[in-house]
Amino acid sequence: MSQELSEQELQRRSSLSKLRELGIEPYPAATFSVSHLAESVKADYIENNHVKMAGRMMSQRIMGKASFAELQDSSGRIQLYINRDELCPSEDKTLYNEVFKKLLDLGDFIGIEGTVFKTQVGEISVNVTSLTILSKSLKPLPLPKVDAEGNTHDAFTDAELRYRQRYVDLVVNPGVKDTFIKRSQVFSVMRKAFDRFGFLEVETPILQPIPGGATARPFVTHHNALDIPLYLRIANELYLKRLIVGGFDGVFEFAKDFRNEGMDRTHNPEFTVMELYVAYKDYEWMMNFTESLLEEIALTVCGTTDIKVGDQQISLKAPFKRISMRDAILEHTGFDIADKTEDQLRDICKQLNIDTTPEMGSGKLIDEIFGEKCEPKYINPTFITEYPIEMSPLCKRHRTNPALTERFELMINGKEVANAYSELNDPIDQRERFEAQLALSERGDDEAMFIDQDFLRSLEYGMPPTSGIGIGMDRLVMLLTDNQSIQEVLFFPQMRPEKHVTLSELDHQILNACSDEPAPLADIRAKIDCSNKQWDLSVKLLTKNQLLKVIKLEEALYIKKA
RNA sequence: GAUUCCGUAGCUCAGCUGGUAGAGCAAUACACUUUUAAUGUAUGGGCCCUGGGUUCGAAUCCCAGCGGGAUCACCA
Repeated sequence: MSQELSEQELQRRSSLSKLRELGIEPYPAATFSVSHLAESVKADYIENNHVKMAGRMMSQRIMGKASFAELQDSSGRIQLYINRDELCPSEDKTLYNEVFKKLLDLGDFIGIEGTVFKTQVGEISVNVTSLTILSKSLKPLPLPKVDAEGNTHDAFTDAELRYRQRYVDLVVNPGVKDTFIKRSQVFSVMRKAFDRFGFLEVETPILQPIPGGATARPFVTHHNALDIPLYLRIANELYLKRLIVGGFDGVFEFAKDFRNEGMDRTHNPEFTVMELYVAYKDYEWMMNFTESLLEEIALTVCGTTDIKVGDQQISLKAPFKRISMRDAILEHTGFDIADKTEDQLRDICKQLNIDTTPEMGSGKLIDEIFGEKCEPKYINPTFITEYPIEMSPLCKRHRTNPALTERFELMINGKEVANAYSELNDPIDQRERFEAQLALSERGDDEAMFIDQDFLRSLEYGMPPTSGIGIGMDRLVMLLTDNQSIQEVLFFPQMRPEKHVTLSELDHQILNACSDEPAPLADIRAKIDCSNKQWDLSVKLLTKNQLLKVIKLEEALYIKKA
């Protein structure tokens, strides 16, 4: 595969071969032992300390016989001072004059050795006595510059390019790295917390014969050997509960789930959920557990429970507010949804200007009212409790009111961050709930649940009272890193594939040999040195992409540019 | 899926009611031994997203397509 190279890329390739001519390997194999990172050198300043560092050269200021450059490693940047006569004490000044000044480009990986000092302006720098090229960069990085007031110029901001080439984004935009470091910290705080409680981290199938545990459109694939359809999981809930049946007291999984639905600022086709199930607990316990967990996460990751999200100031200090769904709707709409029939609820929706469809059951209608009128209002963390039974098919009936369930969702910044139940462990009730879902789906609700017979069988053997929770990790990270878009917290968000025709060297040769006037195909073929197979492949590709046209005139074939 | 905005140099962007392409940074060359958005002088660099149309003439106007952003709908 070859493509047109820009002038800058050609120059870098020529520097590459000049380095080799000087006997310098631009991609050396040997270990380069690093003694210090940029941040640590700056944080613990020791005059004249000898250091060995490695990273990308991100800027270069050449001033004759001395120069400054910036080295960027995984921790940050540090300034290098390169003095010709200190780098090259002997008569041979090639390393400075040729290699450093001419053949090094911004973005190249270099290793240096030198001593730490402060410049006249007070910047901690390394006086370089030894310079090694570790890897040459052949494409120029987009290089933002920061001025004295801290304004960034020419920042690499194009969202498409940033997501498609995250590796460049990470090199060039320091905030991006921080987001992902925090993401990793969130996971690690949670793991440590669960570990303290003795919960077991488990893995359950991603390929499932029945996509259960949630309501969503799944991705389907096919298993050849078994000749059956398999679904990428939309949730792992039913498998984790089987493990509780099996006798584990606490199990959790950081799970990638997959849903074949729309993509936008808050939805990616694959996303990460942490699900936790704890035996002998109820949803009240889970609320207490959740608020202290979130508080701990905020303190560790952000250093405070007061976080800024967009224009909002949010406090993640426990305890969080708790309100039942009925009271929430009463508070924000004035309507009491208790003991209302489906028709009465439909009427309330009408009065509130909420669109409804005939397929919606009462659970869905209440969900609409809440989602429309209440959900966006809960900026500070709030547990919404006591969901109607119709919208919670896996959740235990409320201990005092059988029309409700022992469920809560945690709302932060007007969005759902967690969803938890006292899990339904009555196998007969569970079967009935699945059947009710089936009835809904026959009514036209295409996201009602499938019935997982094996899961029901497991419940029939007996599952202890259990509380479970699912936390949307991507959205949690969005909150904690103040990002508005899920794409900003995923290294490689889903994108439409890049579509481009890449022409090989041979394709170009053939294309160049042809003109706008039809020429005998055999003549062109004779000019090109390649196998018949290669020729055939190239010409097919070129005609398919409408770059060439093959014409049949009387018995002979002619070829021309399209 | 709907609406809307955007696509010009490696990057960030100008380019008016159509007249053959501009800046800053980056690059190249030269000068310069503590600079820091280093500086000074000079130079090179463009399928103006793709394909049609209107026109003597299109980066510019029209249509279609591709890619992306935002909003809405569905969903977490």
